[in-house]
Amino acid sequence: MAPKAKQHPKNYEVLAQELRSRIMSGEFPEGSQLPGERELVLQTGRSRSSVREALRVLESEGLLSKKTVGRYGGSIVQRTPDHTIRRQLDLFIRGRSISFEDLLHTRQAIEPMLAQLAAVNRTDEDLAEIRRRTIALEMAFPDQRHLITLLNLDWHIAVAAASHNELLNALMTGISGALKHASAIEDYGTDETCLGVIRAHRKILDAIEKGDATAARRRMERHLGAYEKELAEFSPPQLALS
Amino acid sequence: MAPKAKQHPKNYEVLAQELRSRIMSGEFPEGSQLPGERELVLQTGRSRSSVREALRVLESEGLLSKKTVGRYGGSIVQRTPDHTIRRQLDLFIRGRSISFEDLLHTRQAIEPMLAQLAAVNRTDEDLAEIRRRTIALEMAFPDQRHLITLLNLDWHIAVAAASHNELLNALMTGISGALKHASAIEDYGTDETCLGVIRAHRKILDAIEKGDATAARRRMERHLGAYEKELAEFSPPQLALS
DNA sequence: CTGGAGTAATGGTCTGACCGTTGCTTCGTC
DNA sequence: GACGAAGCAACGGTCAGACCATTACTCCAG
Repeated sequence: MAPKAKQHPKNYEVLAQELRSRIMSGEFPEGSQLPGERELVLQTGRSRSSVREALRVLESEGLLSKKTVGRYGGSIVQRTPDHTIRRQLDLFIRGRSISFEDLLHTRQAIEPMLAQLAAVNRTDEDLAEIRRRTIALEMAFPDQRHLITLLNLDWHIAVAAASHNELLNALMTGISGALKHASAIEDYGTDETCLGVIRAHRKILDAIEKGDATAARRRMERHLGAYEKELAEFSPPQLALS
Repeated sequence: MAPKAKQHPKNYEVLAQELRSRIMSGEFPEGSQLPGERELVLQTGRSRSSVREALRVLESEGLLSKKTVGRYGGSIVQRTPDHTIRRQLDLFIRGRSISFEDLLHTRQAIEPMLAQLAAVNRTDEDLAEIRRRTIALEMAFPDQRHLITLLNLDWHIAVAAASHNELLNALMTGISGALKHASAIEDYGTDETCLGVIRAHRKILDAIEKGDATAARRRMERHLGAYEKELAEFSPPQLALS
């Protein structure tokens, strides 16, 4: 006798996978509109609840967005937007209670590459943006210490954007949320620390401006290395991430 | 008069956010069980459809999994599992048609760090696993060329696991799916290329075994650099990702 | 030709029902 | 008292049908 391998595949999962395939296959290219929910009910023979739950899954995966309700509204196929991967990374980091050390190592892995790529791929607008962030941080220095953490992060995100590597950029912005939480704990060290950060940013900016990829990379490595050393001196190992 | 800022927040989104907060706040710790759907209906005043759609979103985000159906079944809070972030990354890479070059740069960013961490954090089991993968690749060499791409990737994934950095490891395994697709296109170069890969793997393994983080990192950098050079010589720039 | 009313189809929501599954409960038997 | 089998209640999954506000097209009056 068969071992009862029924395993009841759930309707909404089957539907979700089917729609995913149809989208990936190109049947519904980016920007096109999916059939309405009632139409999908007719096509698939499932109930509207199941169809809706399947669509909800695809929406939360970032493959779909819901257009305006009302006549001719519907589900639009889209490229996975940045904020989807960003939220997933945030949930992952917070849910798994990733240690600050692991987070820092991840930064040390990707940010030097981002700086290197930024030196090569940056546009003039990118450069102007990084310069704005650099100045904003410098202006905040002695008087608005509480802003420094955020402005610092903004600067790093601007560099990531200038790399024009969508994947690395998404990863960087993804972990920046967790970084923000984690950094909020420590108030930004001494004046010396701040000045060191400002000087490092200025030097990296110079390298990116000149298109010197090697220097940009090396200086970013050093910048993050210094940051790590600072932390090692001042803070105890355990840093809860909210 | 108010500018009609109605903006109809959707019920299931509100519910999803509410449940997300309650989970994150620790009201429902990992492994605990959420109230049943009918109970949530009573608590929130929304309909069961809305509750179910909210739960579906949270499930697709990896925060929940559905226990067995039947009495005392329900939604279990869990840590975001690896496969969730992996699928999101895969959707992102394929949906955005990330170029092979960008993918390679991402590898070059994170893999040297993975090797470095592996040299420090590896357990004996990790080392044994990497060694197994190394040998498997070497055995496949002249006769089973078609397997080499996959075995090669397995080796890299084993190194990532040995790093014991959950985040970087998840990112590596996440992009490995796309890497698999992309690598399937090119058949694995010449004998010379294969031998070069084998030699590089062996040397990185040695460094990890000895706990020499600097060497592991540098050799991984060189290994990937050589791979990039190979590609630049042989293949035209445009490499479609499925 | 233009503009405003009408209209039809959309996604969102709700209600109420039924199903198979599952694990506790209870009761009968030894 | 111990043990096993039948009963039962609650769960998630699914379905049908309804109503709503919203929306963009349609069409006719001016």
